[in-house]
Amino acid sequence: MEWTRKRLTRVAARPHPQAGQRIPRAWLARPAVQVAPALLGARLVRIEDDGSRTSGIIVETEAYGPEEDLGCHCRHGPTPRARALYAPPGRAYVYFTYGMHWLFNVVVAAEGVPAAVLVRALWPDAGLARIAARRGQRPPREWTDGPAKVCQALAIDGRFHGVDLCAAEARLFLEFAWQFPPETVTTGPRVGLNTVPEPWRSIPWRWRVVPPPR
DNA sequence: AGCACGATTAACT
DNA sequence: GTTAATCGTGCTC
Repeated sequence: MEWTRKRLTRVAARPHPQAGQRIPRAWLARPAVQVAPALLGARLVRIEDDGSRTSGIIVETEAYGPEEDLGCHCRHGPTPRARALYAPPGRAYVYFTYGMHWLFNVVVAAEGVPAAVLVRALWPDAGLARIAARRGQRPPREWTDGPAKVCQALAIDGRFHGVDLCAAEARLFLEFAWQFPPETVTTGPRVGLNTVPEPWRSIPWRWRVVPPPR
């Protein structure tokens, strides 16, 4: 996509040494605070029913977990919903919120350790006609600039909850693609944790790629 | 059984 | 800046 290509140039993104290779499970077997920033520049790929690809470059993430993180769904232990957070790394944690939106996470850290990375934004990469159709008549910059918008654009819903993103036959997976210079990555508090106690409400566990001012 | 609230978005004023 | 939409989740009674 032209818009994405320009943005990649503007932030001086460099091809990842393993660009095009699937992200292995072992790479995800680390704490969420390590995996979340490392996932910036990775490609999230959805294989459609007709075999075509819809994808985007991850440009915003948040870290959740482990147990002591009162901003994480694991705060009440392995409840029916949160049990997926305790799964082996590489599974999808997809949940429904506000009565209408799906949010997509990658389960990380060792099995039994509740942790995940929320994918909050992408730069559209492939399958643009499908993304445009799913996101309506909106400017491209608003296609995938929020966690529920990402799920709309790639048609990710509860059917993907718990699936193994590292399986060879996966219809949803991650691959290495780009690397962003550190000065283009900003951090800040996680979004939307309005009733979460400190320090969890303000801890800077959100990472975002921001083009420099001209 | 009832309740408060949510890792949000789009459409308002 | 404010607010409706809309229902699953987990807590309290």
